Amino acid sequence: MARTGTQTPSPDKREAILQAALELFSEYGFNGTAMPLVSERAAVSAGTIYRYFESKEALVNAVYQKWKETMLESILDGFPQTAPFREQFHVFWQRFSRFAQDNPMAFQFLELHHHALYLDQRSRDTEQRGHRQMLDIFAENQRLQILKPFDTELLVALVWGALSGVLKAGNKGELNLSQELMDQAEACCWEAIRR
Amino acid sequence: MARTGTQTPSPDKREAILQAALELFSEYGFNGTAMPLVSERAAVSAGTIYRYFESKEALVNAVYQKWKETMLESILDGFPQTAPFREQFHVFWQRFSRFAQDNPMAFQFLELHHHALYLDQRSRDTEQRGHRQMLDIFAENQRLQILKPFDTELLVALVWGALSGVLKAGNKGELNLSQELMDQAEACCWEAIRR
Amino acid sequence: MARTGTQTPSPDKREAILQAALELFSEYGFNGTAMPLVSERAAVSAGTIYRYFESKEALVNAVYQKWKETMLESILDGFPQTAPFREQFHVFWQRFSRFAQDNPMAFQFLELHHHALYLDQRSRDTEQRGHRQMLDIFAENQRLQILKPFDTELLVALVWGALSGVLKAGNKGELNLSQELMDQAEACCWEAIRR
Amino acid sequence: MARTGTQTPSPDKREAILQAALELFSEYGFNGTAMPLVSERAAVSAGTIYRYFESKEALVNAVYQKWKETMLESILDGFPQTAPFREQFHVFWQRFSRFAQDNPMAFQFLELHHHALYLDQRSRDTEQRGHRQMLDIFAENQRLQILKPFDTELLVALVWGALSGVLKAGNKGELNLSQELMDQAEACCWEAIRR
DNA sequence: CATGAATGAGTTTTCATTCAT
DNA sequence: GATGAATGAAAACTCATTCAT
Repeated sequence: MARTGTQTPSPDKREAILQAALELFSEYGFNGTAMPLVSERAAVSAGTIYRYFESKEALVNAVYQKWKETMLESILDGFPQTAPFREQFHVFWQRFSRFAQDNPMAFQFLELHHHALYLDQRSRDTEQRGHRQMLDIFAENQRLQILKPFDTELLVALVWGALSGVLKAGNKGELNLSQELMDQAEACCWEAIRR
Repeated sequence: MARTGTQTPSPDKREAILQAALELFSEYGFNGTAMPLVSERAAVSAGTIYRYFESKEALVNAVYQKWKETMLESILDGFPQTAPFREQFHVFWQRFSRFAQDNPMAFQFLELHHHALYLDQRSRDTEQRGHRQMLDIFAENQRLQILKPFDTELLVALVWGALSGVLKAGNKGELNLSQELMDQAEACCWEAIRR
Repeated sequence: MARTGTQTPSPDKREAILQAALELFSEYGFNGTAMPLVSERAAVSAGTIYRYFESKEALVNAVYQKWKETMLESILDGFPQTAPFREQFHVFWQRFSRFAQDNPMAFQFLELHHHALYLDQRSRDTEQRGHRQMLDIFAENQRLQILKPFDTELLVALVWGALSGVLKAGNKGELNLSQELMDQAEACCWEAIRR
Repeated sequence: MARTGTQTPSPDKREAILQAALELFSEYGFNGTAMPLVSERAAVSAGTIYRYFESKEALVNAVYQKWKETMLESILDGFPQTAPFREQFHVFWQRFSRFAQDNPMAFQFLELHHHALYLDQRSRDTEQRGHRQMLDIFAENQRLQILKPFDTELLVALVWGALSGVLKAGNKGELNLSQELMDQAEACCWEAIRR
């Protein structure tokens, strides 16, 4: 029987704090968000946050790592490693889009904090890991003469930037991110990088 | 009689403040930058800032408008309105790249503050104006069947996102933004949108 | 049936708390010691302390009274009431020294908290009682023309101060409190007060 | 013309803060004193203290150094270096007593914070310097066979302890520190250490 | 006009104490 | 009785802004 309000540190409370922090940091930024606001939104007292996170910095890093890892997993879990690249590209595009649409605040939070000075080594490593995954796949398919023979970093930057741009436009309401539109966007991007 | 340091506000001081603010806001963000730091970097007293700008918000908006307008001008001044779109695209790509490379802090500042809550109506309008310019040109060339017949906003978002992505990667040092590389990037993006 | 950990408050726990409090208060002072630290050091929960002591103040007073009384007892129990004063002085000196060396933390705690504002009436009374004992013996021996005919409080203050000074220097490591050295110190002090 | 309320950091304000801190720290201790209390007593705002002192620790160290140095000076300035030791001892005793009676709060503050964990190296050095001065003079006069041939630290500890004890008793009101009484105390202490 | 010391409300963080389990 | 998570008032400290000089 699941129990609530027990004596052990409650995962629920930890989650509530992470969720409140995500919402506020993604909207107002790290320095623009006061801790009492976080505690109020999480429906806990100010002091309680510090039972779960050592400091405000520790909190923002926990949020970052949680969502960066969730994003990576939701893209990479069961990724068709051996499929033709065009199909891999489609899967990547679809999953990334889905993640950003299912978790618009997490997507905005990650975009906003990508290279913030208060991210710790672990957060930076998580970020690096995802980046490297993309680089490796792209490089392999350049060797196979499927992708243009330019600097791999360039192709990744183009795709990541284009996709982010589309998703941000969607979040802002400038664009209706229908399946059809995302398919069109994918087609455009594919043209950009394919040999 | 030449007059220096007289009763009237000095444009030099105003510029020094705007420059200091640009440097600090682009690195630490708006809420992460203390006003005394700005005044120190600008080599003026704390009080002096308030003779030129009503508040911290007014200052960040002044920085935003100054650089957004500078960017628009440096792209649009003498823009080849009647040239074929492929050439217009090339000019746009070149000028945008040049601006971002000549003013990396301004580019980073604009990216970081694009949709901040403390931007006022005037800042938003300036932002809108630039966006609309692009939309209009793209829409026109869709009619001419030169660009893909998708949502115009999509094409703009793709190009803007891709270009920003490449320039950010350059700023981060992941990419060496040589002329050759920027030409390759342009080629990729052209493929993405051309019919 | 042997009963451990039953319903009644455990003297062991009470002792553990008093000991932890002694250690921490003597090192960091009253206001410099957090209650959770005390509970951790005593290996009980934070709430448990409050079953044994009403408040932090009640705790520090309990520590004070316990050790002040222990000190008095260890000096006065079986004190040679009828012996010549020189011998009484020797016994006092020996026993005080022994107590301070056997219980360095208690000695430091008592010195540190002697006149703290948070000591209650009972603590002050205990303090007074010890002081009066010394005064009475000293006064009696002034009448007998064994001690100098100065203000009795002066003689007590001199001896108590000198002895404390020596013991503190020992605690700090500036002085090696050998039996020989303590004998020398005693000889000095005797010279100071004897007629 | 002496000017008040000028634009440069005011020595008056700095002094007011040091004085307020001295009063409160000597009565309630370091951890027992809240910064807003200090600012209120000094008649400045909470933030102003931090223009003059980096932190609460920096403040307590400034108070410590100021008064330790003042005490050393008031004892050592024009000290009769070449006079016979008995006279030197008299001068020391007189000046120390005078300092403690003229500055009872400073005396109590110094006694209370002698070996606090938050004292920095500079404070410890100042403390050491005074201690060493006494050791040197005492050692010299042991060589001259004027003082007892015991551990020099012992003699210093005895004298310092005895004198402190008397002065504390005076502060507490247990003893009326008349000139006559201080002379008697000095005579006692001299007996304690002279050969 | 320019200054920068001063302000005090607001920030992050701590901790004595409580109370549901 | 014992626990320790939770509380929230209060602590140390920061900073946008003002104003006497």
